[in-house]
Amino acid sequence: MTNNSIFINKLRKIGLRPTKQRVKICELLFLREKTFHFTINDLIKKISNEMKEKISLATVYNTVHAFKKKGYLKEIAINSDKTYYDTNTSVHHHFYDEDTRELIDCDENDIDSIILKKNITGKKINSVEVLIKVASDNHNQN
Amino acid sequence: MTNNSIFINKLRKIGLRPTKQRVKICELLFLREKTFHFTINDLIKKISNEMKEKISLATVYNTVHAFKKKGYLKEIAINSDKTYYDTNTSVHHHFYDEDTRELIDCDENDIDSIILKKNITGKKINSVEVLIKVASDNHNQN
DNA sequence: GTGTGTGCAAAAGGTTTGCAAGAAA
DNA sequence: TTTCTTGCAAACCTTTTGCACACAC
Repeated sequence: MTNNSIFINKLRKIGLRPTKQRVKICELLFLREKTFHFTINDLIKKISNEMKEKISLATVYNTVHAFKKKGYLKEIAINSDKTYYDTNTSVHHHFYDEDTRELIDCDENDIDSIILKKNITGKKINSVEVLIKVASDNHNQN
Repeated sequence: MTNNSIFINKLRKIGLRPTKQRVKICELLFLREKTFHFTINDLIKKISNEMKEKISLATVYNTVHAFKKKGYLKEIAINSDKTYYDTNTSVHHHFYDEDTRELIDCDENDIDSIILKKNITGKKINSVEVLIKVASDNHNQN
């Protein structure tokens, strides 16, 4: 069974038609050892550089939104001009390198689990995210 | 001593000319009991609704950036299309209500302090932020 | 007077949308 | 053939920028 057919089955199973574009994006995102952090722009560049393909902006946005909705991608909270996504959808935290604008996974052993003692009345907790912003020592942080 | 003259002195002290616009924005932001969370758009609306004034978009952005640079405002990391600011510049965390798109301060007793066991080599930690996303129980989270 | 700040409008950058053409079921 | 998806361009929204005029010192 090829990688493609695995993705084709998965897509069908979650109710998304396995189009050529979606399968390509799956290959790019999920055929990797390490967690992948990316912006839409990163993804478009990778599609053209690594796969020598061209998938339209609208389709890439559509696909990423669909994958996020289905729980295969996680959106990371950063106050950046761009939206960052993560292929690791488990509960985990991040370092954000302000010099390189890169996200780095925080190992679960690097940080104690967050214990909340109170919640907002009538609300359900959807996520708890920790973001540790770092920069080189000589970085002028404005 | 009026509130205005306090702000005028403060502004001068930190090296910002106390213009009419900056003093107005100070009144709006810092003459309040509670922490204030806002987007630029919120601020502009408040200026026109509560103060019956009009300060240009560019000036509001300039002022907010200047205050942030001087440490009087804090930028909050949320994956929203807008940037959120907080008049509470101390280390503290937030609930983000996905229904109302509002930020709520997390009391320091509501959450244990985060203990980091590891850092990225050669980098300095600039901030550690926790964001707890909440929504009403029947909210369809997409 | 000199340097800084303001305001307007234009530009920029990321994201969304409408719609016609194309592909999957 | 019906429904979903793609791709393009235009629209949208927030934020930034350039520049002339005004204000603070």
